Amino acid sequence: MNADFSKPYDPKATESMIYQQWLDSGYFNPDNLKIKNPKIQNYVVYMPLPNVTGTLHMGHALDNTGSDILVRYYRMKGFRTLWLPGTDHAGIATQYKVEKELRKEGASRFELGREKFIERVWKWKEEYGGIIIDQLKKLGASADWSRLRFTMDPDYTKDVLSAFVHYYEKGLIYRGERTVNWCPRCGTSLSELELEHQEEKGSLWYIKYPLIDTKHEIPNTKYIIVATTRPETMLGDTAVAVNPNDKRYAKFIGKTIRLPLTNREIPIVADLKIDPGFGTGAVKVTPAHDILDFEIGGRHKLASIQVIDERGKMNANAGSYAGMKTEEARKAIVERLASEGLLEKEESYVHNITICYRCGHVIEPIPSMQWFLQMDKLAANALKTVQSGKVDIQPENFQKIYFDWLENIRDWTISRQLWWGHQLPVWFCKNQTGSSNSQFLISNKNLSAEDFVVSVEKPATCPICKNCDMIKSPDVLDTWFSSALWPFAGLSESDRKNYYPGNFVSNARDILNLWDARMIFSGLEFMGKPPFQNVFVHGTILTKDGKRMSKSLGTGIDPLKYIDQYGADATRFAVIWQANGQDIHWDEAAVMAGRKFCNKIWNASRFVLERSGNSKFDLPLQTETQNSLTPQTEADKKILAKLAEVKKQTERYIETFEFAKALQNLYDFFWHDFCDIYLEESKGQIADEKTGSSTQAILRNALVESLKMLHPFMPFVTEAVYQNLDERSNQFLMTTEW
RNA sequence: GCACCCUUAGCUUAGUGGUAAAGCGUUACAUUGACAUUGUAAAGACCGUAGGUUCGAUCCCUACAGGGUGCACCA
Repeated sequence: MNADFSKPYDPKATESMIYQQWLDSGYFNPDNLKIKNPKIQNYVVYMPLPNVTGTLHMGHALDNTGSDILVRYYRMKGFRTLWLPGTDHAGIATQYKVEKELRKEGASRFELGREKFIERVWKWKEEYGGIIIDQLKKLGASADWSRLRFTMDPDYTKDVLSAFVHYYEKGLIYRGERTVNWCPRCGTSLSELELEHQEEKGSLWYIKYPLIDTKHEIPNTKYIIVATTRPETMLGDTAVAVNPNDKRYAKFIGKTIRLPLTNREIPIVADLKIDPGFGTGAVKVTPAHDILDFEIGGRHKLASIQVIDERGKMNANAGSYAGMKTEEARKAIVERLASEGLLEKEESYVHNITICYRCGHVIEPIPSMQWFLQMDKLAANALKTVQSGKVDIQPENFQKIYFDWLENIRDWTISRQLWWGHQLPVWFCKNQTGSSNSQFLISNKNLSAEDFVVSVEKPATCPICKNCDMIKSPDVLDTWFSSALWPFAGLSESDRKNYYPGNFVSNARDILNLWDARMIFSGLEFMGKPPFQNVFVHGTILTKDGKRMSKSLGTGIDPLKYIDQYGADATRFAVIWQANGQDIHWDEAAVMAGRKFCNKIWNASRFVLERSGNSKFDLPLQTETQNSLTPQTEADKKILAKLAEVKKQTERYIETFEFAKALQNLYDFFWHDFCDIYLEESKGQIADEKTGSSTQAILRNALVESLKMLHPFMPFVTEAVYQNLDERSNQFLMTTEW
């Protein structure tokens, strides 16, 4: 491109043109890099998969600028550098989005039916799923788009299903009925990492549970009082539990209670999980509607009575309350208890309610047939890999969060009752099960492994009855099950040989366990090696006053606004300038500083070009030329020494992911040491015959070296300048040797 | 509740066992300069509060307060 240096730097006119040149060059693809060193080393970065529903936000800008800095640096260093991009089908998020669209049209997915609905989601994906990729390109991301993958591409899907089969055949996947976290709005189970908590003012009701004491062993006690925030679930109570060490209740253990409203008789059991200090120290146990209670129920062989259905309404077991919403039932039950004199008191109480991370609806634990991945062994491997340092998580304090999760891991609920996603490779026999209704099949507790087969492809003939048309499980896999496979499922067979394992992944802390941990154990399980050496957890970008950026709250800031207005380089500058490891209180002033810096680079380059008599650059600068630079003056010596020092510092900072420090250091050097001091000094030196030509050489050298070092951070302006330094050159700064 | 992190100039943040830097903002002066986005200089911080360790602490320790995050959820 031909630049007009007489005007200020104009990112708008420059960026799209430069980006197109990069794309045309093919150098984002490492297979096209001219690699001289026979002992080539890889540098592979995995892009945190953006959801197809997503549009670029500040978090992406931070992730991807950091990754791009590394990728551009290592590419210039001569590594075979691959940045692997992809998009995630994001099961629940995408389904929710399309459902919302349908609701606006007055329709629902149930009216459409599964097949039509999925078609609709694909259409939606084709239309909007590429938006975020285009936005990443605007940011300057030098990912290898020729390798772009979607988690529901045919090949990827095959790997996902094969992984399921692998785990199943290894005995790590099992089907069972458990009380799981259930979102009544989305109509699906969720894993514990997909939950959020919200503080809510509620009540704690103290309810009298009448004691059955026919033998009159415990005089003066007619009731045990339990405290609960959810009286409506008492209809499903199957025990009252106390702590075995709680002296107040020792004599009650093993006795029986008559459950109010139902007159069902339930036992009093002892369990160490009960906190004697909370409420009255006696707890109602509802295995069907509380996960902890489900575990207590398991230990004491208690029945599980479901009283709330998957839509969050009271079911037939709730007797006269059947059909009511839980809140209605709660109110009615409290009134009834009060009228019967069984309500001891009501206290106001602030507690946390659990909500769905996608739609925000209150989570209802309910018993349900699900598929689980046994986690203990997988978690132990993932733990060991980080403990032994094979994978390094930075900043270090996040290792603790990683360890905590893996050390206290529960089995992973991997099935979801959604329509958008990878359907489980599980095939039910119609004849054996006696049904062709798939909904019936998933909820049927009586099915055993005799009733289905697990296989990637549909068996041509049913291996169970030999003549039925098998039914595929309607469940889909947790989105994170497929994204966990990204470091290898994102690569073709041959790429796996060349590019696995990779090196680096960078993301926000909220997906450390959701994604990073799962990539680590998946990589170990399927490839025998961890997928990368470095996990870098960057800070979260908050508003200036420290609030979470959120679209729904209207507190989000769109990085594209900055890219359009001030350019991608200024935006990247601002993001990295502020990214020191802590959370960032976003200050727009940094974007202005970035824009000014672009212009400074632009103008300093113009100066050097003009004072060098234009087109005197012989790019790329030869090493011999650089070595023969002979300082004549104190200023010469100083700038050359400083340049060498800054280069070393920059390398160190980039290699340790201290991008903010690297950038600030470079900024300081370029603006102050180079422009304010040396450039001013050079004016006199050039005029002097004795120092003229050496000064010009030093200017050229310092400029080119600066452009190289700045390129990973601000790729557009540096590339634009570089290409204008030598008219004869068709070199890319992007692939110039560091 | 447990654990971890943060609290430094008007704002956003660096940083160090020997009283502190940057960007933006403010003030003065200079400059048509490679720079409509410049330079030089100045003002501006008893480095959250209270103790302790130390010859000496903003930096280490303890407690507290405020903000945040992770985990557990207590029913």
